[in-house]
Amino acid sequence: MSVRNSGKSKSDQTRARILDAAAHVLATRGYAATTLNLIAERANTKAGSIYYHFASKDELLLEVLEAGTQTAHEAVSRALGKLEPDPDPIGAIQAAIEAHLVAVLSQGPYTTANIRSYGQLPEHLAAAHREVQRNYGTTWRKLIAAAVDAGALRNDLDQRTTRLLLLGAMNWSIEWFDNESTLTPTQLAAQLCDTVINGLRRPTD
Amino acid sequence: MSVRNSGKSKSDQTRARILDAAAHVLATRGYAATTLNLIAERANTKAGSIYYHFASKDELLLEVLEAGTQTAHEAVSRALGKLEPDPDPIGAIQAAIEAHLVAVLSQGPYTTANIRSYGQLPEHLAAAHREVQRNYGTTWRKLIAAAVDAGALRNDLDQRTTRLLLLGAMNWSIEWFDNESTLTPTQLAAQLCDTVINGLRRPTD
DNA sequence: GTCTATAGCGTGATAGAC
DNA sequence: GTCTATCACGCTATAGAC
Repeated sequence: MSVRNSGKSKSDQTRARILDAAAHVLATRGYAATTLNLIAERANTKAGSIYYHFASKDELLLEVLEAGTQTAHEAVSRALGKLEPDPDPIGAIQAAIEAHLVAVLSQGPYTTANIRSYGQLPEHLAAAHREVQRNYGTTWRKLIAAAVDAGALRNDLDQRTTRLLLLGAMNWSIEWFDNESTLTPTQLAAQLCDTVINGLRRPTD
Repeated sequence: MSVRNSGKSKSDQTRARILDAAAHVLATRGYAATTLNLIAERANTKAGSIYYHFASKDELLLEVLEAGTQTAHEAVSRALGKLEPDPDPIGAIQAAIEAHLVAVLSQGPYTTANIRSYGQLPEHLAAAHREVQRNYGTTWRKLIAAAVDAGALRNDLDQRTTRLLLLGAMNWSIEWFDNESTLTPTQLAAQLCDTVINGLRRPTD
């Protein structure tokens, strides 16, 4: 292999195909019903061949889960990095919501696999995945705390509850959002921000 | 069996035990990994015996799913029925949110099975379950439309999106709500209502 | 009503051919 | 690198004893 080969050996390509296939099967069938035969069929290979690239089924699925969380985390970090220094804390939350929703709704099955199998992972896999998840959660924890501390958001509500309700509203969108429809992830983000920041109540005139 | 025996024959009791066990397994393992052996073990019977009470695995699981949706639907209808005639439309939404959250968080595994397997059902089961689900969705559609029409809620937001974001925030709570903690479902409902109606933004003084 | 036994097939993982 | 063959085991569903 030449030095400049964009790092895509034949092995790397097969590995990537197996990961993509595993993400799809995990998202549509759930952890316990994801089989190596189904993954292999989708990746155009055989179940036995997967063991050349991954030590076990769990190691393969853990890599899928980490990739899903990392995808969302990096998208949010990138969006926040593009803001001016010392940004408006509400604007930062809006940017994070849009980045998370775009990642979840249009970055393929990795994020869906994460969300759908969240509550169904066996303890050893959940434990292995927890650190990556907690890191991402901390990003949101800081965003909300910063906005409250700056006086932009109310300080009379439990911040953990706020964060988890917000993530719930976003994550559940994988179950109803239609990529073919006229509503884009960006528009959905705009309505969610508007709702959660300003509220649904009609202003008294 | 005497006429007055509270309708609980031995057969009915076994049937109920099997349904409870199936709801638990479906919630923790997902549709495709739910096996009759696991259900039978939990219900203190044998896999073969399940076929005396249910025609097939799918028929059993469909009954679990319908029961879950009906539980939430009836809880919300009951809560709305207790309100005065011609109720405040925002108060009606608050009552529905509390009833839905209490049902989802403390009525056992039936609602959890619904939420967790929502996106992983094979098409024939999803289709069979769709009418019950749509009926429940209509309850929420009407609640939101009534509040907008009465001028209590803003009319510049897409109502379908509002409804689905709200249901998402509620449904995802099964993944993080801790029944042992000091936060009760009622308190969670109060914060969700406050957030979604009034918004998180700090009022300008 | 509940059981056991059985049918045919699919499972994760490994060994070894090529 | 990828394949086929194989292991012991678990799956849904049915048949028939009790």
